[in-house]
Amino acid sequence: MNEFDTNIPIYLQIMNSIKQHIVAGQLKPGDKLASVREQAEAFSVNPNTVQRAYQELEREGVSETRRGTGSFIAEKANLIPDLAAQMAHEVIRKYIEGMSALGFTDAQIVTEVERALEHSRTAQNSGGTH
Amino acid sequence: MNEFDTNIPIYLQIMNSIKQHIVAGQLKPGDKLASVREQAEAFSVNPNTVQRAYQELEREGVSETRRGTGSFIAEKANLIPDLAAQMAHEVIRKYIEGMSALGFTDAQIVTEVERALEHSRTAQNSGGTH
Amino acid sequence: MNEFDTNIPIYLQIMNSIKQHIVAGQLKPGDKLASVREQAEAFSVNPNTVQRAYQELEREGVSETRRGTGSFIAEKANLIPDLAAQMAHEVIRKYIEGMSALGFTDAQIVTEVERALEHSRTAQNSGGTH
Amino acid sequence: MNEFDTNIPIYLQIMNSIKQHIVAGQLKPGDKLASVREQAEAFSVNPNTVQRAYQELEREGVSETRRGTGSFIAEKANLIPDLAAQMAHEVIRKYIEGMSALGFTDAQIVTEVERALEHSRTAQNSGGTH
DNA sequence: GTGGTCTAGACCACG
DNA sequence: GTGGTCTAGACCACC
Repeated sequence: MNEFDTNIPIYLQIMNSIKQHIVAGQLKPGDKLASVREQAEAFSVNPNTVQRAYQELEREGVSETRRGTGSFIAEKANLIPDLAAQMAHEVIRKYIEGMSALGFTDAQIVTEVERALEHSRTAQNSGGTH
Repeated sequence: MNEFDTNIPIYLQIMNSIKQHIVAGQLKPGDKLASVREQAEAFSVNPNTVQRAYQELEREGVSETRRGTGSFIAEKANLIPDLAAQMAHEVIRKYIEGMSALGFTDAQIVTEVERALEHSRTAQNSGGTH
Repeated sequence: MNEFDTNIPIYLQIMNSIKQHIVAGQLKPGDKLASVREQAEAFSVNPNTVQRAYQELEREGVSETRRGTGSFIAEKANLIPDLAAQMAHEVIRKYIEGMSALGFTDAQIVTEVERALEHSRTAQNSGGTH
Repeated sequence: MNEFDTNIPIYLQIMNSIKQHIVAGQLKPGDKLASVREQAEAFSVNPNTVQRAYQELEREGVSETRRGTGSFIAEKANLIPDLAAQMAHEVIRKYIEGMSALGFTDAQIVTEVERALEHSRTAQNSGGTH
């Protein structure tokens, strides 16, 4: 739950996590974000780090902050489809790039992901969430 | 060609690039790596950074440094399949994780990569690698 | 009408606004200040903030609070000329300081304000106060 | 030299100070800014505070930061006239607004600044910088 | 040495 | 309680 990729600024990972929640529909326009302190506790991270993340999100227009009240997902709902497309595109791009660099063919790039999904599905069925 | 992701240590990106070349068969056991200076020039990066990358690769047993002659891909050829599997696994894992977090279903995770590949293929046909 | 400069305590801006009204003669000794709630509503601000402003004004001897009846401009009329001089002096000082730091000469500091006044006058004639 | 206006974030005052230096021609495109640590020392302020200021300046396109090298005034010289106009306009606006609110007429707004300049000039002649 | 990130902990303005 | 700023001091990547 709380393992951050070393080598990547934590505040960026927090931003990303929140964006994912928005895209996945778990956070909707107008929703209140966890308070800086709560979020910091949840992530076992210093409040300043969360603050930085919220600050940047606001600058990107993803959230809005109201003094003494908290941070909220921006009401501009139309921003969300863009966000989704943009983030998905990035994830896919990195995947294809990574696999190509390793010498995989286009066909393999597809079959490998299928295989991996198959694996994890069977693994789940036989028990381990882990 | 020389755009490094800020927010991720450059030396790690260099290491990764070299590993990819090995896995893809563009660098074979015994092959000489570019000299620190050449590599630095090629990447428009400070020599110290390349130095660091080579150092870490050596520590991982991927390369060997021979005083006065340069760095070479380790002769332990059997290490390569492992490396390939390991890197591919990592790339795939990140992809699935990323897409799942964005709310994509398993089926979509496959079809989206197919679509993206289709796109880039048609783009290439009508345009250029570049 | 209700745009407060973030980065500057709102209660200070409220205090200043009231002082300006006094100096400009729109509020006279003995006049009743708007109730905390009214003022808060007018400024779209939390009552606590207005409360704080009134508190500080009282501490400065500008207003007096009579339990159950409200806040009133202090009767010490002689305080007003001082207040006026002091506030004007501050405003002028900041202006000269600001322009000097930007490299304007003394002559320009005068002519620029003249030009700006000229502009806003013509704008008003052709348009509206608003 | 080092008196910051309480009630205004220090990092904003630092940003402003640098912008003023640019506008006044004391800092030119390509010039290196003092290092974070030097600047912090000079202002008797924590390095993080200076860092924040530089960060924001970069975001505004005023400066550019090169890893491990320092921060530099952006090369886009054409940005400077805009900056100058914008900052001057702001200073003038505040002055006129402030004086108007105090009940001064347009004529007085001009004459008062003239009087103040006259004062400081004679003060200088007779000795006290102070 | 230079910037970038993070922590720990403090104080303030605001609701 | 909530966000915003600041300090002190640490570690890291990079030049």
